[in-house]
Amino acid sequence: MTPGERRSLDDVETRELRYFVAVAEEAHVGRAARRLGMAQPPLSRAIGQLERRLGAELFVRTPRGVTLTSAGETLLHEGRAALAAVEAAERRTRRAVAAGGRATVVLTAKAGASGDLMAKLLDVYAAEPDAVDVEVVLSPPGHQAPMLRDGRADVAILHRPFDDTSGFDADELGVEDQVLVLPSGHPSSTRTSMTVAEASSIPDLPLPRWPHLDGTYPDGPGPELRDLTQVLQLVRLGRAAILLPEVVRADLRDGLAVVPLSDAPRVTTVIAWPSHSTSAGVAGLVRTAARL
Amino acid sequence: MTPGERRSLDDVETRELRYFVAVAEEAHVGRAARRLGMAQPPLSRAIGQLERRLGAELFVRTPRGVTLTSAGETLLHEGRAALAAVEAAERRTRRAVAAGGRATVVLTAKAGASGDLMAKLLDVYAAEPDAVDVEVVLSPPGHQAPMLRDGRADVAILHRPFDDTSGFDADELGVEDQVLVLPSGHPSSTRTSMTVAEASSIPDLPLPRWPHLDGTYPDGPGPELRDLTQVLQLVRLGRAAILLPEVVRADLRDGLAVVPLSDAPRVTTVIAWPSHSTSAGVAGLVRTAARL
DNA sequence: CGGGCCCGATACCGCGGCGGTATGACGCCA
DNA sequence: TGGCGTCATACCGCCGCGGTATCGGGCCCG
Repeated sequence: MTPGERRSLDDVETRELRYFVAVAEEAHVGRAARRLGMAQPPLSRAIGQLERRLGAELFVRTPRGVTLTSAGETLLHEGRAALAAVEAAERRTRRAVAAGGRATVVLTAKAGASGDLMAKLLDVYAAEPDAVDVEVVLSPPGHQAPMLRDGRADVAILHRPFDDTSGFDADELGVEDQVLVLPSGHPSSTRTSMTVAEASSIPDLPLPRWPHLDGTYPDGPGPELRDLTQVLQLVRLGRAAILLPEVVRADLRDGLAVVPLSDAPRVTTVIAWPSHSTSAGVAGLVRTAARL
Repeated sequence: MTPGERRSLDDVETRELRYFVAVAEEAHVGRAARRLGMAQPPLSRAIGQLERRLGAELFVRTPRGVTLTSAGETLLHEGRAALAAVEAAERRTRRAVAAGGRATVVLTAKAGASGDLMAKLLDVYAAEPDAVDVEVVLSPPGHQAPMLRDGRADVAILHRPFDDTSGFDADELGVEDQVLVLPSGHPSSTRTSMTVAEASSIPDLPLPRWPHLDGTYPDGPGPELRDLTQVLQLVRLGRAAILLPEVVRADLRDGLAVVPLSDAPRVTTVIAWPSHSTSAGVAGLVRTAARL
């Protein structure tokens, strides 16, 4: 092969995918370029090359920016998954060496949830003969699945139906009903049962809003909150009510009452891991969890 | 940003992953370089750069070639998955445009299996009001899951426990027992039941060997075969016996007999798709399949 | 209806990194 | 100890990336 000769050009590089995703998300080449820390023309050119290489129009150019074609929608969806997989490879390799040859596993869970379960799991697992180090990462609701996908974590405690476990293997750890938590003095607090519709429409007790994955909040009444302790404090102050799995009963202090809900979906706690995982640590944790 | 300034260097490019995987698979830099169609030194350098970037020793250099470290094992595993995801993005985008904006879906199944089921599925689905074009790709046993992973197919008919469905979403389509197919004149052909152990040890009727995914054959007695018709012909000739799901009864012609097996694992036919799929065609096919 | 504005696309340039060849360092074996 | 086979290093040439300057073309507004 002479120096001038190059490889066949139809393999997509991750750089190109990152550029494409940025442009797709911004719907604007200039803004995407700023976000990427580069000038606009090379980005335009890179997108053009990608389009020629794939033989696809990915964007329609409009006077206000760009919008995705249907092929572009496909590439955005698949490309994000591919980038997450590349990042996962990178991160898990870095972690493998950081552990200095000794195996390690990163477990992630919703902050403030399943506390007892986690404590017990970690205790029992640590007593196993072949246990490896477990790093626990607590993060906001909904962040566990992405972390599993991009390699920041190896195994997660998730809660169906709130978390999406598709694409992972998962074992069920338990199922529980949800209850409404409200201030103990409130007139509704003496009821023995309630529907979700009723719970949502208690006039002076709005259900708080939780942030979406991107950090924005859904529209509607009720306070905006990020944290379980915050919520419970607000409930105690008589400013809100909230639906929670019934384990919280154990953590409740004075000033809070609980009403069972007749029609709320049951919550399943699961332990989930990437289905291609080969980590002995993950396998051990899962085995331990199944015995709890 | 001045011209000389470059992006942060810690994102791994797919080219580097391909190089790494080639070296890991060959366990030899020179051979890998030949396979990649390039010279050995730049490949050595690329691997060195990747190692420095990840802060990991990926290979130990030996006088006979290279072998993977444990960090290298991790990267090989994760990197293959990442490369498959990138290829999937590329292929599905190309297919999206090849269809000229009209949606299409690629269905793959084992050649020669589930014929009736597939025919019925395609017929019923084609009658749906919002049906899209379905391209059927028949391929050797075990190739369906990789095709789903790297984007050559969008949905597959698989058979548990033979196929690994982990990482996919799947709906069960049916469960059936396995039977032993043997020449009709054979002494054992009059038995009403048999165990797998008995079936494997009929002296003059060895069970044929099927190729592994890489095309090699397991060790042992019995003929090497790739194709169901081949097998059945061989059975009819009195040279082999074979375990098959009992639907094959329908396809059997003269000269073949069937004995139920008491302890063979039941075979579950499933329809499977990548869990992040958003294709309307896949959804429609799955919905149709569930109603069969 | 023409001028300014805001898009993305094109033209052109400089340099860094990739891939090339030649050669070195080093363990193994005869 | 010389030869072989391995990977690493040294050095070079060119392509492609990213840079700046500019163009083409809708859109809005006076």
